[in-house]
Amino acid sequence: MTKQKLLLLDGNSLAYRAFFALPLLTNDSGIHTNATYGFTTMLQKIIGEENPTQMLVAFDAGKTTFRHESFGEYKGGRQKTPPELSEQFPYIRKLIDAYNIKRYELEMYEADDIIGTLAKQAAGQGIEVIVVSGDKDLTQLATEDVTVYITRKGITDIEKYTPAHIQEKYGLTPEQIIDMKGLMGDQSDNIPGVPGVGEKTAIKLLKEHGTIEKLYEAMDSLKASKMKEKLVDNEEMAHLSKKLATIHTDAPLTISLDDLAYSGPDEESLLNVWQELGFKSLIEKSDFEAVETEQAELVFENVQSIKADMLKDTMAIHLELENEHYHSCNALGLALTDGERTVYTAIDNVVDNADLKAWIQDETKKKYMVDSKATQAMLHRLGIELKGVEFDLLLASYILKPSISGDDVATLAKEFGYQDVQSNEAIYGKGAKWIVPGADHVAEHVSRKAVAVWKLQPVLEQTLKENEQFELYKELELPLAHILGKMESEGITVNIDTLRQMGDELKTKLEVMEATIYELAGEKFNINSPKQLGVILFDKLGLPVIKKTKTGYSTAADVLEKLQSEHDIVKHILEYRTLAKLQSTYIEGLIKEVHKEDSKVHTRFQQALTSTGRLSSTNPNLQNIPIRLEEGRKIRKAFVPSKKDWILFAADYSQIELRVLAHMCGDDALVEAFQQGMDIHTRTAMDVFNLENPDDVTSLMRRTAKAVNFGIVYGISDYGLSQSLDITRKEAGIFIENYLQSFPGVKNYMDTSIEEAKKAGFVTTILNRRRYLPDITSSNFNLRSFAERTAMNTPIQGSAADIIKKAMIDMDARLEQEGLQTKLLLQVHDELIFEAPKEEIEILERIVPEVMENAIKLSVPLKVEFSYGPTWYDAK
DNA sequence: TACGTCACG
DNA sequence: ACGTACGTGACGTAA
Repeated sequence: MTKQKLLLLDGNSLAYRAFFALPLLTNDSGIHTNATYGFTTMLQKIIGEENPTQMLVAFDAGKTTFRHESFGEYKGGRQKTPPELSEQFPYIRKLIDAYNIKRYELEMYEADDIIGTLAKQAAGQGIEVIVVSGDKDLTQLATEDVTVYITRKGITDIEKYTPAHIQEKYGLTPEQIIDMKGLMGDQSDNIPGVPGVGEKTAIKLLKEHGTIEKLYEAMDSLKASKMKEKLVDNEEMAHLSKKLATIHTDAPLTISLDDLAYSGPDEESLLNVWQELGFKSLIEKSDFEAVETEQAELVFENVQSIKADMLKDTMAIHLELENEHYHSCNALGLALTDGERTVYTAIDNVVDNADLKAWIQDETKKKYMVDSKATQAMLHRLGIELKGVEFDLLLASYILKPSISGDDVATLAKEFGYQDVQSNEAIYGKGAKWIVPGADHVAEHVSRKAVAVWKLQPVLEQTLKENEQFELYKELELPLAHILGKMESEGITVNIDTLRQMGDELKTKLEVMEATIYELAGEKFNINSPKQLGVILFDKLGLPVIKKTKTGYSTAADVLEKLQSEHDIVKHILEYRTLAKLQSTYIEGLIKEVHKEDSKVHTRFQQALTSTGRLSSTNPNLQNIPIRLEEGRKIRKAFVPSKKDWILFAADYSQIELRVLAHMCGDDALVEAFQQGMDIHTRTAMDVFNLENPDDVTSLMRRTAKAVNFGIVYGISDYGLSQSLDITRKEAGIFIENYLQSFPGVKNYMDTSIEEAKKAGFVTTILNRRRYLPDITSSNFNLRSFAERTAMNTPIQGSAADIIKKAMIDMDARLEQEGLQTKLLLQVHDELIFEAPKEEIEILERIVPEVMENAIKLSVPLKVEFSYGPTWYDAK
């Protein structure tokens, strides 16, 4: 067996050292990271160099120690720990835990004593000991078996104190370090020592007499001097100081050396903490990803053909795709498992296998899988209609842990404690290096995924039931996945010619505007570069700087709007920006997404992404097609029905979020306003401006009230409202105060939401969707405030999302039940877009509002408005 | 790949 | 005093 080596770290001292050695770094979420970063680099270095078999980080516990009993002023007059450092300690503990290093603190004792005690114990057993600290006091522990590392200047630069080194440096033994400190004192610990005795004098005295005790024994023989006087006068202090400086090597520890075994970090957790802290360089440098984790052996068969006898009533199935673009990419293969037998077959053996196809299409054959929507869409392209989805790991994970990012089976599985599946990146590589490995590797990888799904199904369903979220998962998200899959596969037709024509017109306009802008600027530059634009506007033309970004001048629209009167160029730039956006994103970008075969775009609705429960839409994003400005709105003319004599039919909830708020907070005035069908912004204006008559509400008042209502939904702050209305913070504050006084139920809701989040750690929506808010108790103002606003907003936005999802399921059933040809194509958060034959308009006008308004019963009515026309533009 | 910007609800 | 509205995705630039 190799020799054991124990590393003992002084947590507090090293954290302080790191904090003061590095500039005050901040990560994206506003947490300071200089101490955590320094601590980490120090750990990385020392572990790498020393390769310890045992490790421990000791911390000081509490404020008082046994040392205070003998000397009340011990460590008195010390500056309070800076809050920028205090906030980093929880993360340092997290880091240590992720490294799988034992940490320890003991009531009444300091880290020094813990280290001293363990060092002595270990040395007694012949273990090599290394002590690491930023505090030179620890050098007293040095022996032949114990080396003390003290950080110098930075945190990774280290001075190694052996007895020989101490002899060389001071001419003293390690034990004499205590005497030295007894004589000279220690300012940082408020140990007095003997006044007037510094390092030099102390060393001289000790070289002569050995110890403080012997020094005083010999005092009579010393010739009279100022020094002697001081020594005599302060004899008691000298002895006390020595006592205080002595590290105890017999602290009553509740741990033993056996508890300190170190065998390397938990790479997953460590990466997570690094991610959280934003240590990108460390993540990149780490070779964790490449480390082949030991995985249990898997028995599977790579078969030419999946035979009928392999197809059971309930199985996990995994269809492996090349990438996430399942409307256009290839499938690689398919694995099935029933927990006993696992089979894989390449994709070429799937399509023509009638038994397999029938089994997939058989609703009574229950399938467990991950991402049923992607699977359904890909199989649909292969001419197979997936039925009987019983479990979807992606959706179950999303309900249980909405914060998990990514849809890799390995990531999901690990979150729930299952390790025996590799990440896609490990198998295929990523980016330009992506490559399909040999068939056997793919077969095993895909088989492992199927097995992972099989194993995780009972675990996740059980947890969902315990959380009372099973219904949300099984009755809402799972059936919704099927509907979204159909919507995506159906796609929406885009008239490319319309887009091209608009693009041509835009191109001409943009060229003219470009020329005008260059002229006004007096030179050519890249208008699309905020950096170059900033130079022109603020340096060359000398416009006043209203706002800055972290990289330079802000040239955002709200800033430019305020500068319009300063220079003609500004309005041209604003106009240019608007058109350039249309051109690049909505003309060129959209054209790229149109499928040649059917002239349609097939977006992907991300169903397991947002933290509120909303959907998102990608490739292309059809949830942000312009509407507010007429120029942009025209883009919608390119979205048309897929058949002649069909129309697009759009239905949207009116004020759904405020209605949800009214329902949840039960505020009498708000509920009444909706029950009476009042214009809610006008009603709000009456309350905020203390008016009796709706006719007294001016359009400015209504606009203001509308902004206040938005603010309420977002988790109000006076600053936010002042920005959106361009008024002072104080004025905004008065509006908010008036509002909350008029609607006390809302105020109560806001307070209760935050309280609940603090108590339970999460907030919930109407259908029991959760959002966890760990930052709600953070000592960091920014993080905490953000969590508080989220606590107010998420139940509102999330419940609205629940409602429309339920409406989609009901609507799908109703269309089926009525035997209609109408198809649901898009969802845009509070609206549904259908395409329908003209003959069905009349019935849609009746059933769409009915179904949507009754999706979930609230204490206030839901209101749906609709319209239709030959293009999306006309459905207004 | 990060940032600023801007489109939507 | 702190620095912000909530939730998204796509683009071009610049590193």
